[in-house]
Amino acid sequence: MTPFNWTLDGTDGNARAGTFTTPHGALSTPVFAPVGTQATVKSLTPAQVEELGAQMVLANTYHLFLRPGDELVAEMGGLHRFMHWNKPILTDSGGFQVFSLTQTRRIDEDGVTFKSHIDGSQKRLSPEISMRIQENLGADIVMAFDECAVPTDYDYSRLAMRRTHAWARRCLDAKRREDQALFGIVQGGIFSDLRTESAHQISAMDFQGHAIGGLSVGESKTDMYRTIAEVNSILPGDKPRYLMGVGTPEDLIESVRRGVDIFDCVLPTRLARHNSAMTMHGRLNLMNASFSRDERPVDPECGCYTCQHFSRAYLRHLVNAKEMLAASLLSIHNLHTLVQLTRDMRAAILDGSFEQFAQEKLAQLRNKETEK
RNA sequence: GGACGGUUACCCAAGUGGACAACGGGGACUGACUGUAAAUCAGUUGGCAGAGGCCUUCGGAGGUUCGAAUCCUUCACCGUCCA
Repeated sequence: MTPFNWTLDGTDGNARAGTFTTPHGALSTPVFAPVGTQATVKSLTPAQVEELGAQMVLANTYHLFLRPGDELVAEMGGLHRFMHWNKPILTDSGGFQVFSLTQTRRIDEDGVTFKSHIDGSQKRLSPEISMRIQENLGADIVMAFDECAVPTDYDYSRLAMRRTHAWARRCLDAKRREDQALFGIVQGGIFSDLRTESAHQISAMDFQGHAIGGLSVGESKTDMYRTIAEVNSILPGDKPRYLMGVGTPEDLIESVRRGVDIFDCVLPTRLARHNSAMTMHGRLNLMNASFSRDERPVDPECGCYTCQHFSRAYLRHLVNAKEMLAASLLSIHNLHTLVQLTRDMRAAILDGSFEQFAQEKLAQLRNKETEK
């Protein structure tokens, strides 16, 4: 019997609240998953990640394949044990690296050859290899190996999309472990006909969840939101929908509103390391001199550990002094902000007030200048 | 009292007649970041002027020169050495 089960707990418009069970526990959606590319959410201990409310973390096939190696992780008892995270883990397939490492990779119909950014050696990834690596890593949710491309070039988007479909079938064929859910990825850039074709193709295959890839990579918000809506109008409702690589509080709200259930993004942790705090009133750059003597917490309405105990003045000092605690405290805060937002959205969906909630929060985010 | 060496923008420090508002580093300030080659990257840092324009700078004063941070005189201060 499959350990994976998707149930809809409630809907409000297109917004959905659901539960997805995995061998390491259930996900209550909408859910935001922090990214821990190299089997660590940068600057945080798993205990901190858990305390801030994260239900799942992401790790990356490409990075762990290069170092320390998927077989080593398997030897060490798998990713959960290796990184001491006992809740669900999702591994990305390496597809995004096809997009981000343009200078150091070569694509062919069978797969992708990378030049390792660590030692320059040649590495190969294909649907079969990605699946094998992901099986060794042992995440609960594994992703099909796709080609994420620049979303505004029609001809190339079509090419990448068709390749993604072919690779999706091969991932399904190559998959062996029953305790891993495989999600297929819809591509097609910002083009309605391509996204429609892709959503139908991917839906027709036997995946346990569906992802929307190739967004938030440079296209306009209008195109992004429109694309999400188009794809979700085609994807079946009886499986979870994962929007890859998103993002900001606004994007989370706009996407849940259009039927997305799962998110991941490096933004909160990266911004934290780059001295920015995400709040429901906009971003704060803690490096700014204006916070030198600001006794308020980053966000007075936030319940995170950081906001409960530290002033903007202290964070500004840590940031200014380049102390690594700054990255940790801001990561806790930023992640908490998104996690809390997804919880609030879930509650709003369940009691039928989602649209009102969304309007209110979006207005608040737009008025960020008034309330910093 | 004498002999050398030094004095450059917030700090350190290059520059020794025109291409210098003055290299570089630090610091400070500002911005960017969306399935992490990102504890990264970019810009600003004499004043004014929202477009390449003007004004005031290189310890002080005076001088040489078409032209000086750069040469000369002198004063001040700092350092080392000799009395």
